[in-house]
Amino acid sequence: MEPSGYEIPSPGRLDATFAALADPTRRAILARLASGEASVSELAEPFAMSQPAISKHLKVLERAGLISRGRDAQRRPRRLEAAPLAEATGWLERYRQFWEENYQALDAMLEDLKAQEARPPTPRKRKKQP
Amino acid sequence: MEPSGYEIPSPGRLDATFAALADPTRRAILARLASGEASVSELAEPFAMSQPAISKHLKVLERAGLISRGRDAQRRPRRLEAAPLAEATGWLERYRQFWEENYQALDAMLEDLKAQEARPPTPRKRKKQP
DNA sequence: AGACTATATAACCTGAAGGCTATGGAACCT
DNA sequence: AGGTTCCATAGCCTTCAGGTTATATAGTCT
Repeated sequence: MEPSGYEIPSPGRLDATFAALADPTRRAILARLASGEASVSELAEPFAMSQPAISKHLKVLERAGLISRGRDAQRRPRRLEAAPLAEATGWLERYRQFWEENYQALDAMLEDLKAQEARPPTPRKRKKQP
Repeated sequence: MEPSGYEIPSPGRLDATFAALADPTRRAILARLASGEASVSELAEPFAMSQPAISKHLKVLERAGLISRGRDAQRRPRRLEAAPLAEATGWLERYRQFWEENYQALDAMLEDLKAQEARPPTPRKRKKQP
């Protein structure tokens, strides 16, 4: 069996995935790869950075499982492997409800504000919990 | 206006967010905070780590905008601020198509993730003795 | 005032991240 | 064979991340 690329998610892989995504160069590389395979030099071209630096970034992405290496003559084209992105998304999904609630709360707050603009001001007091 | 700590999303904030999420201790802290406010000592309790280490982690999370600090007597309870998580999710959304086509195993994967991240992280590497 | 609790800060250490230059090695083209 | 292109690796340097212990600060309770 070939690189269908599925690996059992380990806690360490989430670490590696998020760490890989923490660098803007690497995120840009992934964005580029989202529109298709690309060779190392193609990937390096947009950046004001040496080729070995790009190779290092690619190694980070590869060790996180986010990309894989093909071969085409001297080229070693990289391809996007999205499984770790799925895991990261999965982790974040647990919070989606949370911030969606928050935005609902924000909406409600704005509603209240709007409503109160038309009304006599209510003096506020900050209170403590018993 | 001071509350809610909302900041305009900048590229640098994505850096900070993903970097913050790259540490299992910090992810566990966020998971804990998802079920409500908690004091520093409460947050520190599950980990085999000194209190200052936790404070450092909290500072990282705070600078990424992922948590905010309240006050209750001597306590400085932390609260989850999910806006950066929304931004991170937003970034990842662009890749959803890449993995959604492929897998029905996704559900199982997410199940596993949920189970694994529910526990406190495995203790960090202990290299050498002084 | 003085003790106790909760958290923050300082100083330090180790290792790794991310950049560089220089070099190596494979595959292609005359 | 010899030159060229594409990429990887090695060695070096500097900065930062994540931990430690020790100490400082702030609020609470006698």
